Amino acid sequence: MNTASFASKPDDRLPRYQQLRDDLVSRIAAGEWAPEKAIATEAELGQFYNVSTGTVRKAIDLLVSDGVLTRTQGKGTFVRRPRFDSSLFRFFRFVSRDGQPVRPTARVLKREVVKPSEEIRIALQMKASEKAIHLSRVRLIEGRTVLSEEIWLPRARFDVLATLPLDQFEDLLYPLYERLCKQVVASATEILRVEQATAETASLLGIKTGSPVIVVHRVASDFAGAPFEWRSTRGAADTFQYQVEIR
Amino acid sequence: MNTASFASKPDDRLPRYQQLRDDLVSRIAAGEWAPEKAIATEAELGQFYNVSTGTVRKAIDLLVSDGVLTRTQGKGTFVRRPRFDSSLFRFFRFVSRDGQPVRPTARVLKREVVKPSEEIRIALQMKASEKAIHLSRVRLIEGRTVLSEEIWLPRARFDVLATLPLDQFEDLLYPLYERLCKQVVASATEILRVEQATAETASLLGIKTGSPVIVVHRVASDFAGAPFEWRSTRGAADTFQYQVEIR
DNA sequence: CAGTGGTCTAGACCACCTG
DNA sequence: AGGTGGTCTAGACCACTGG
Repeated sequence: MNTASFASKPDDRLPRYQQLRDDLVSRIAAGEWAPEKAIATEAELGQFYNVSTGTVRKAIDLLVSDGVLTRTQGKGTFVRRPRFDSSLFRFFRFVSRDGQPVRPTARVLKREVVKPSEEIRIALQMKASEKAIHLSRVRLIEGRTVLSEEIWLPRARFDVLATLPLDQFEDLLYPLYERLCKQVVASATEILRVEQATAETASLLGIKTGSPVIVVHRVASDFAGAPFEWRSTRGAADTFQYQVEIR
Repeated sequence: MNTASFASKPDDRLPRYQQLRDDLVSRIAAGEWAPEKAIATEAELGQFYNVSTGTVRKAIDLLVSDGVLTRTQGKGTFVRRPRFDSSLFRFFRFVSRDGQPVRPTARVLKREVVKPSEEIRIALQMKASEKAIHLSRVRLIEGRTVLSEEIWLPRARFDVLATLPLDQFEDLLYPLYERLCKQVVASATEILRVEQATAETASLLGIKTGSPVIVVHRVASDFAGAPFEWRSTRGAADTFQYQVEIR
């Protein structure tokens, strides 16, 4: 394989399809192919890297199973944009009065630019001096608050959001991040825990103090694996359900 | 591909590697290769089914990613036995007084042979007349009850357990199922919810009535996908944590 | 050493999509 | 019709395991 084709020198001890996979990831992270755009065809990649199409397919297979790419027969191979809209439905089941699933609307209650706690600073790999944007918002269904969210963003990447009028924040933040700040969420890690509602959370969510609350901590990262959003979401435990398959 | 090689007639509209995959699953389900025993080599399978080794590899790839098989270079391809021992650690973090992770011991409190509820009967695909074995047991760490479990088994498959002395039940039931009843767990589905402790659960777990409790409902199935164990596990929510990666 | 799975090639033909 | 990914072949050689 022609080493000169690679963005950075690959580790020759790895199989070619792994080296190829890594190079494709770095090209995607560099923005060479935008989300939902087709990447080079398998034949082109095989020629470019001087490997057979079978090897190209194996590299792409890995990225498809990682959720980075999707293939469509006859059309091409595409950079996948994760569908985080529905990510809450992974944990919470929200239905309107008539039983239809609904996506909650959002309202930002507070925004401040402050030094983050040490926990959040480390999770976001921020320098000690760097400030963060802190958003507090609620999510509502038919006027009723169902979720309470705390969001932390490194100021350096999200400067625009430090001054954006609060009423211009949308229900979904990730499209906003992409449009205004050129930040695309590629993956996330979530941790679930159960708490008993504090007086403050209870009054926000309209539940009794001490009743169970699900807390989802999420760290979202870009295609290069660098974390850039820290978020905690709290909701009443009775709207919660999660399903896992084990093998 | 030689159709006569197949246990049941495969669907010719499917790719060969899919047909092959399905036939391997049915041979595993039929017990042709025991758990932790090597299956036929790739070359043998290619000859037997009259396909190339690349196609055999693709079929095996699918089963490996399904968790049914594992491959070891130089040794062979093996039927995988899921490690359910640690399945509780997926949700609950148990540590002993000195901070080491521990596996709780178990004690069966009650056993009865009764007609199951409609919910459980349907989940286990049992006939209306069939009876079930119901076990109530607790799991303990250093003498303290940390989990409370209700287990339902179809009597037909688990007759031996209807009369086994209660003190001969072991901490882990799945090895017992396999040894005494020839039932091997191949996969399971688990659903998590949060409840507030009833007085009974609270006294079992040594927590306050109304404090949050995690409930894990599990349906375990054999290699053929037939469910044969229904189980619910309750534990205090403060021992709970779960982590997910999203892409 | 022989036997296993792991990597890789250089094609072929098929199924699907778009213009 | 031309281009894409999907399936499949019939090998080759390598890396690892065990006797």
